[in-house]
Amino acid sequence: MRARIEDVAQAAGVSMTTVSRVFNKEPNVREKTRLKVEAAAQALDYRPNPSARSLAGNRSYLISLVYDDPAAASSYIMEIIVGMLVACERQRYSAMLRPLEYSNADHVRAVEESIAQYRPDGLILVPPFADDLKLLRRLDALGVRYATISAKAKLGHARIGTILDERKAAAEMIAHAVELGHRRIAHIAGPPLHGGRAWRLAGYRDGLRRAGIAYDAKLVVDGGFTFDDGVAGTRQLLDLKHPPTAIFAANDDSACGVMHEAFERGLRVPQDVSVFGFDDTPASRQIWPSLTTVRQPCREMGRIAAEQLLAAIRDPQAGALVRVPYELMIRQSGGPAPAAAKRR
Amino acid sequence: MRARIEDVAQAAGVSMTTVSRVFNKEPNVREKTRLKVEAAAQALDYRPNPSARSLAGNRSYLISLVYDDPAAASSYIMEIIVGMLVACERQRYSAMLRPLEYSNADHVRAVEESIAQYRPDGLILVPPFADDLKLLRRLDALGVRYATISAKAKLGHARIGTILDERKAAAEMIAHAVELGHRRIAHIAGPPLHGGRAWRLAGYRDGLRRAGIAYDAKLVVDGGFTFDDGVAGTRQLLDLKHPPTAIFAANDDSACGVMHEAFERGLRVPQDVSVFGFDDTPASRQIWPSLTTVRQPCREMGRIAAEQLLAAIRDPQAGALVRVPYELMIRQSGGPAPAAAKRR
DNA sequence: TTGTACGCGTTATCAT
DNA sequence: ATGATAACGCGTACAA
Repeated sequence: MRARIEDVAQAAGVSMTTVSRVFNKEPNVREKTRLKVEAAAQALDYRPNPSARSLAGNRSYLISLVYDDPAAASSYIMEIIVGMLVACERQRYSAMLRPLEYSNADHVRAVEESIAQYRPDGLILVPPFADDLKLLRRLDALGVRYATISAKAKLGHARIGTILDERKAAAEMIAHAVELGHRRIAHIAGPPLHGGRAWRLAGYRDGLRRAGIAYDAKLVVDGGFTFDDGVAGTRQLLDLKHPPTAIFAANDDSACGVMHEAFERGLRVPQDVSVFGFDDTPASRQIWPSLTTVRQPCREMGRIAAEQLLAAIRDPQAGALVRVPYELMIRQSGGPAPAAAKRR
Repeated sequence: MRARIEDVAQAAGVSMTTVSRVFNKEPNVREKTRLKVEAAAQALDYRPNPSARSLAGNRSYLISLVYDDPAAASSYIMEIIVGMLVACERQRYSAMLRPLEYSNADHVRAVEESIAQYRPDGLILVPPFADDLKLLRRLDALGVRYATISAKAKLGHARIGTILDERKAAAEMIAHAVELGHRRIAHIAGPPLHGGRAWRLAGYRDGLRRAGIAYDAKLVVDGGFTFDDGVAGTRQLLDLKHPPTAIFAANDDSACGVMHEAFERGLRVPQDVSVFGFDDTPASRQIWPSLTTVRQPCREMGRIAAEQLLAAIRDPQAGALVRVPYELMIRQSGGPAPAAAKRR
């Protein structure tokens, strides 16, 4: 049978309480005592029993990642998970995944249900959950701690998590397109409920304004974050009387759709039309031509969000909203604007 | 405070034991009693405390997915996770993720460490872990239950999990290429340790044999499952005096690399060279031209592996190795062999 | 700084 | 078919 705390206490010649103190890094333990305990624990290969710990401590030592199910297989989520796992491991926490269907009307109940069953000590929310005021308010009311990733909502006593200046990133992307000589730059916007939509759209407009290019509503189409949204948006845009020479998609999946539709029409990228994305998914490096896009440090975002959440769990005063850096990844899908278009 | 089993017992006018029996679907409970208990539980919104359950039951109600970290963001793993979660939820189990670096010499210890810490009731292993005899033997010795996905190894008292006839699938892919008129068909093989490498390579040879095409060692290059492996392999193949007219990559990531390198050289796909993959990742639909490949039902595989594992946990006699179907996804990356090549 | 003793909520054992 | 009670292994008041 496995060593218990009692065995360690006996071997070290101290009480169970002292062993507990050592393992939980509590103060008021003499260095010498601690070393004794650690040696005994090592010798017995002792590991605290997580269930017993939870039961006695009235905590689950568990945090839960809530994300939208259709996006369940996106590399965005996967990277966040990996980062989250890193943070959890370091602090003897576990991570749990809750892919829920956001489109279900009762997704708030689904989250509550999940909390009731598994009793996580905290939640990490990504969009669109991170932007759902009804959900956030409910969590606040329930006293459930949470961290958000890329949330537009400004709710909660202590708003914690990570954020990235998507607006500035988008503006920079447009500046890059302008530098390449583009004037007719279109945007396929993200889904209505994501903060990302508003930020990237605002950044797009910022970029145009700074370049002295008038905003043309015809060049902005509603879209989403999927490949098909990119295809549909591109159809609209390329059917225009004066089609754009560059298309900035709301994210990489959508940008792949843009390229797909462009190719379907026999256009070349970037010679005939330049394409820009957002996210830097693995696919953005693998497609041809490789996609110029904005990198979000998803793994770091997951790790940081978890760290801030765990800090807040330990101490309600702790935890912050951490801004993480983006990076423009200049690849091959963006090229000089076609001469013909320039002359128009 | 939350309702405990005692509260439910009192409300229903029965003992705690009976409530426990009802919740665990044990026999020897009168229908009438069960209904009483269920009504009381419903009224009190009672949820069993997982920690208490684990502690008293000496089980963690937790299964762990072990996979290679570099592949952490692959859609293959993501889909498996989703399937696994579905199975767990249905049986009141939790799922935990263990991305470990297989290339680390002590990955067996890393697995043991993870088991010691979190005490999962079972493991799900994917390649290359599923093929690691040393690991499997160690787990057998420790009495740890596990299910494998796509393992070539035939170990364990009760070998359980899922398997797919990759060899037959690969042969079918080659048959498809032959139908398109290809005779010089190359293969970029998978990484040495994966069962997938051997199966897909064997299927490739089967396919050639059936078409009466002599095996040419020059047309088979060592590779791996990454984009870069595809690029490197394609360089070798296209530098050949008699380059192939079709390239069958070990998987989709690698196939993307093949296409990338072909485009770099100014070749057209599929007019100049046809490309075939394996896995049906999301990217295979998004790239241009879309990739002809073999679909593996990863989500189902994850679900089934978890189900078999849970069955085996409950009853050591239970659990089986379930064969799942593949599907040829004919898309645009495969086309008729170039006339010039045919004449050679 | 260290130790004693109780309680966390459930399952398992053994009666009845 | 149902119930009483002792574990399960740890955290935490409280005492020393």
